Amino acid sequence: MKKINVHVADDHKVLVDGISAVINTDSEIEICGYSLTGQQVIDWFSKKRNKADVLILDITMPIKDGFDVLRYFKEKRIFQKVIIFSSYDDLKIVQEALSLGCYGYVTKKSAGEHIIDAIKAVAKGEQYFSDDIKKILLKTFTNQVTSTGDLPDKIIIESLTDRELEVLKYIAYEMNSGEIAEKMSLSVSTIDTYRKSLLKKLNVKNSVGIAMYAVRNKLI
Amino acid sequence: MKKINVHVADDHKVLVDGISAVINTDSEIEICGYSLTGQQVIDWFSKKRNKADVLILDITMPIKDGFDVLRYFKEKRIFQKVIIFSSYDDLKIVQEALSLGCYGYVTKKSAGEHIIDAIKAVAKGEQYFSDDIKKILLKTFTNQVTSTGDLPDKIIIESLTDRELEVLKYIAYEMNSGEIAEKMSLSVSTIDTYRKSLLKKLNVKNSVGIAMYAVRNKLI
DNA sequence: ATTATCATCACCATTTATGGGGAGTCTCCC
DNA sequence: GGGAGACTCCCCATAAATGGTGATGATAAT
Repeated sequence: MKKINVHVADDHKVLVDGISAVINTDSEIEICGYSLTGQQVIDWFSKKRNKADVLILDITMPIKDGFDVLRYFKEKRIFQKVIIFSSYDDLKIVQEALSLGCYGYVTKKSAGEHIIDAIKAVAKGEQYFSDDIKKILLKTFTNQVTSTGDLPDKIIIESLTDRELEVLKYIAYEMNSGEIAEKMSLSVSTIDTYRKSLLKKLNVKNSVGIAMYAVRNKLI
Repeated sequence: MKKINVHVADDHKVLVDGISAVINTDSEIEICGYSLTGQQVIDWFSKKRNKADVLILDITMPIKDGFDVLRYFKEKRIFQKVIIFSSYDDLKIVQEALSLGCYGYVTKKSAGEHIIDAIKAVAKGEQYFSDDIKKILLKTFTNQVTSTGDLPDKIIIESLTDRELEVLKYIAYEMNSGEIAEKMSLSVSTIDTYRKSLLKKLNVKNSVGIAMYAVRNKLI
């Protein structure tokens, strides 16, 4: 079976060595490189022949930090599997890392034994979080998910009429005025009137703005 | 202090009575009505003078179920705070309820004592889930959030060039070709070329489609 | 009864977007 | 040294969206 290739990035060489040692105890995984700065990670991965199944990434590093690296992957559309290995267990940090597309998040304090599990899980395309991070995530979930927007938006949405809502939905479905008119059995003029009304009420610049408003406020 | 008004909807009258009894033991909460079918709930809330801070809603009910009721609120853009009170602890059910905008989810088996807490939390605009639901949600979270799309899309995204990616982003920011051209120091013609290319590659019909693609695939 | 809002449609002018070409430079790879 | 792609720009024509103004009937609220 092909081994899982892992690249380790941490500004403390001792830590890199430590992780490498732990990883090498497992026959299914092998180290294929390491970096001490974010810049080194980016340089390494920018070379076509350099590939790793999983990247263990510290956040705090000199010359480009872990976030910079994640942003680099996102911009270059490299779907690199990354496990953040950090001391931070702050919600904002975790959320930022998640939104930047990391696959796993393991805190240094709760690590050690779990890093192998994390690598194997992430290599399979699953996600992995250490227990303390799980706790934090659940909290986030409980307090935020499906929170239906804030006051200002709520007021705006309530000011939308049924027809406007309908048109908004169809706009977000990529339909043009003609198609919407047919769908709703109305004249194109009428649809255009609703378009204008939506642009005004939602304070956006064009149809894209209407559609984006719809997704942001879960109106579709 | 104003009391929290609660409407209870469950097809088993005994259960309605039971919940009412429990609720009435708390001086901050009072029952303002009940329903035995989903249709009754919709009828009740469609009358302008009928209002409740919190709706306790069963899923299984004759003549329109709990989901129908949630869909009704969503369509009518009524931001009703709803606590689902159900026997189901199935992930799909919970997700569906959440996506339909419920604020809390309490299973019947783990309920009783917690329903008061749930009502108070939800009344404040917070979310509330019973412990068993929390467990299920965390599982979901761990396995699904930030899953970076599926294969087909991944291939398409990788086929996008850097410039196309940039233009896509600006389109999603509601900018028109002229603005994008200025921003990128290019001619409008060039931006239009990228627009056409994006429409083709993403197989969408217009700019709205491009923007929606961007959000769906977390490219912005 | 009067006001207000919604729903519906129209005409106008202008700006943007879309669809189809073509075409030059550049770099990277075989 | 040829080819593929990326990046850049242009022309043309048509379709679509935006902005402004106005108008009618219906319904709901005060």
